[in-house]
Amino acid sequence: MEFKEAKNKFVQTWGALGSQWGINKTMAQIHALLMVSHEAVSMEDIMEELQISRGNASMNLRALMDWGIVYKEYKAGERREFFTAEKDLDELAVKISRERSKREIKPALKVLKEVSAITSDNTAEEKHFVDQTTKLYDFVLKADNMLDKITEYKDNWLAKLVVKIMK
Amino acid sequence: MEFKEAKNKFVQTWGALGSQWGINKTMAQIHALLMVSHEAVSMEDIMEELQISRGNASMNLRALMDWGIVYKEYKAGERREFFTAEKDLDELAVKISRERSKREIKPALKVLKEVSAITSDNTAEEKHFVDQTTKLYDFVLKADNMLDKITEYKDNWLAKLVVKIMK
DNA sequence: ATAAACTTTCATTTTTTTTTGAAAATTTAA
DNA sequence: TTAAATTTTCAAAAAAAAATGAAAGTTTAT
Repeated sequence: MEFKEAKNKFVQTWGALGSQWGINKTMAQIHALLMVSHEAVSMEDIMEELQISRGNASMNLRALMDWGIVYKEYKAGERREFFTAEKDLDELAVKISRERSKREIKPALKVLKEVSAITSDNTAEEKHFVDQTTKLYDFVLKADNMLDKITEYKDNWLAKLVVKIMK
Repeated sequence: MEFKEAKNKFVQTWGALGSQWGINKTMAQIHALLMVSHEAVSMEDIMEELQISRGNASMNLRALMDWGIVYKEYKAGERREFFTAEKDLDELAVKISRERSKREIKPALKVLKEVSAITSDNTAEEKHFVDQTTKLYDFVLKADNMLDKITEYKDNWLAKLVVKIMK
């Protein structure tokens, strides 16, 4: 396999993986492209490589920057903007975890807390509901706290965690 | 908040959370519904509660069973089938991890291995590509192995892990 | 200030995903 | 068997999500 083919395969695969995890395909593809680019890439070049429109590129770059995993870069004497991806994988994982926690898990926790707090009339049905949603709340809270902890480790948390887990 | 309202809110929220993680909304809703039901539910009742068609219910129940997190149940003297969800949350997490690993992570790993194995002509560009995809392969492999380990713990892995992490 | 270079926005179109529902298949009871 | 009850399948329709592209907005150089 030659370089161009490999690069393309990587970008396509990363895009598909993104879709399966609720991230829009183009967004994941742009991210993939930037991750394997040794230098910052212009919007024009992204459009060209991925065959997408200006609007699409602009919107998804914005989203990636909102996630904190893509940065704008200015080159001296160049008017247009260039983009780079966070290339440190620990840092990338930390940022993705933090965002997903903030955007998705925390709001879900809030709802779980609310619904598990109903004053049940003690029918078997209602008791089971309260019991199950309470357990779910505790579980998700623990998982989310774990993410927070991992986030604090920051450098090389994954390797450290693996060592711990493997004993 | 009363029971019916709480139940509905939970089902809607679980559905929305599913979508954000690449799981079809109805599938997540059916799962939510079964999780908080104290006894097995018929397809008819699922259709009724979620206001969905027979085909939709049938297909998503099948998908949930393929994931191994919903079971069919037969009641004596009853012709139709009833469904229950895996209610143990550790078991649920383990099954979801295993499936996502098998369906999504393992194939992605295979591609990462392939593309990182190109014989580079040692341009800076190609060197960076090989370097980055190799790092990504190692990272994803480690993360995936961690999931495997967690899976082995099976009972109460999350609590144990939290204890470890918190030191 | 003007205008060229470039980016963002958003109504419209396109694509993708999900849902429907009716026909086919299956299962069970008589 | 036959037929009633139930489930599955899948082509077509609907809904949701993503992409386009041109106009509006910004920025920078002169």
